[in-house]
Amino acid sequence: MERLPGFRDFYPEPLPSKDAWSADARSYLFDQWRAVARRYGFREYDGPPLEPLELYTAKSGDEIVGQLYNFSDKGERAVAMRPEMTPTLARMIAGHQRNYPKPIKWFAIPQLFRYERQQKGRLREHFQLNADVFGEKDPSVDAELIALLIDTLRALGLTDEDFVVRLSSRNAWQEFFVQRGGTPDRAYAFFQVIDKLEREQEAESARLLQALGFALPDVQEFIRAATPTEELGLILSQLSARGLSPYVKVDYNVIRGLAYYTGPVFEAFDRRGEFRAIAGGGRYDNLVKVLSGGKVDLPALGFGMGDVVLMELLRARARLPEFTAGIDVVCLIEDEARRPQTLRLAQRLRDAGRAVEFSLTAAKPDKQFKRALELKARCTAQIEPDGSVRVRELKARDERRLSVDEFVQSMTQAR
RNA sequence: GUGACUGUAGCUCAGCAUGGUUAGAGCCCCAGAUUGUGGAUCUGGAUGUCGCGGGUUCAAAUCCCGUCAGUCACCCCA
Repeated sequence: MERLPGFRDFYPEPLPSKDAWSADARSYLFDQWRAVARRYGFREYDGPPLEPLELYTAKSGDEIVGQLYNFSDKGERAVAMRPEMTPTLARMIAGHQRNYPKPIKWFAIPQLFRYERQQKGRLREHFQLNADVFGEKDPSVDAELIALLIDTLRALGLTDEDFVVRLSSRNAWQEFFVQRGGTPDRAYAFFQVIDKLEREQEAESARLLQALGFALPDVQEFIRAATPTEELGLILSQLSARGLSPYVKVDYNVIRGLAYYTGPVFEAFDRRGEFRAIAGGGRYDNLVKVLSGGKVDLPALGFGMGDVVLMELLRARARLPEFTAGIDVVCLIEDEARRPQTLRLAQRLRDAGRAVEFSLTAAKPDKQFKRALELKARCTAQIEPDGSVRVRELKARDERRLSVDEFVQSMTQAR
């Protein structure tokens, strides 16, 4: 039986093949994500992976169904695997925001789905760190959120030589647009052209801009100058005060494809430009109001950081730690007559919180020892004929003899 | 949805152009021996619908068509 296309199996290390996904690395990534989010006072939430199709079609239109992993369930309900967390989150916030003091700072690590042909950095399923803040308009929150994004990547061993956050603002472009006589009906088309500027041929962009009443050199000069708006200036200064300046730069090329962004927007990229965006986000002050049918009006902002691109980057830059089984003690059973005593010892060590392994069947001593080495265990313990324990520290190549009680005691303290 | 390239053992691959005994190697895994203790060495063993289906042929891993899957790019990007 094969996997469904675009889905992944996660194996324990060592990995069976070069392109296999590591369950250990995934746990490591999630642990780091959670740890940093909590340092910033974010609380974890979650929602259903399967939602009514209308949750996504209601505000985005039917055309997105083509990209959704959707189907009819046995109750003939039109359902979709969640492609993003924001609608679910907006529902949760709209329903119960009054129970939480503002600002509400929440994060989640949902598995998200889409129905598309897979390519590099883009599968049919991925995990994403989502961090959002509700109920605060001040740009210092934007700075806080961007700082969280930066620190998350730093916690994974990435430096300012590996990545940069490109900071931009919908407001800056809106101002540019209005100042040059742009009319609201053309705003969307204009943003689309700006969004594609880096990928599209210059001549084509120039043509499209001209049709909208703009000049490409004017747009290029605006991007080149990269003059921060007042709110971007505040965000930059607060990041600077944290010592995070090297990780961020104003870059008006970034505009984000989504229609609902309203203020500062940002994307994190690897410096060498080998990968897709690592993370992206921004302000969406109107979305909660729209999704709640006008009942709740809360300013909001957030970002998403996917595991696929990030893992590719961490692998390419060799920033992932070595993963082992994390075994503390391998009990060696030289003589099967001492297996009961050894089981007793193993049980006591496990009760003390240590990870313990031993051969479940009779095996030659050297084979057991080799297994301990393969497991990269911290030490081996062997019950001797006189009832004492012979302990060998594998790394230090140190050997000592002590009583079972002493050994268990030392392993308890070592925590 | 479109296009290009790829698909042989658990893994990495050879064999395919020019069809021809029983499809190979290394690694991994398992067993035994040896070494008298730091992942060594030796011997043996297991695992293949040659992605799948059809066609051409006396004969297909090899040639042709289709299909599925993978990789990459496009479209799109939450």
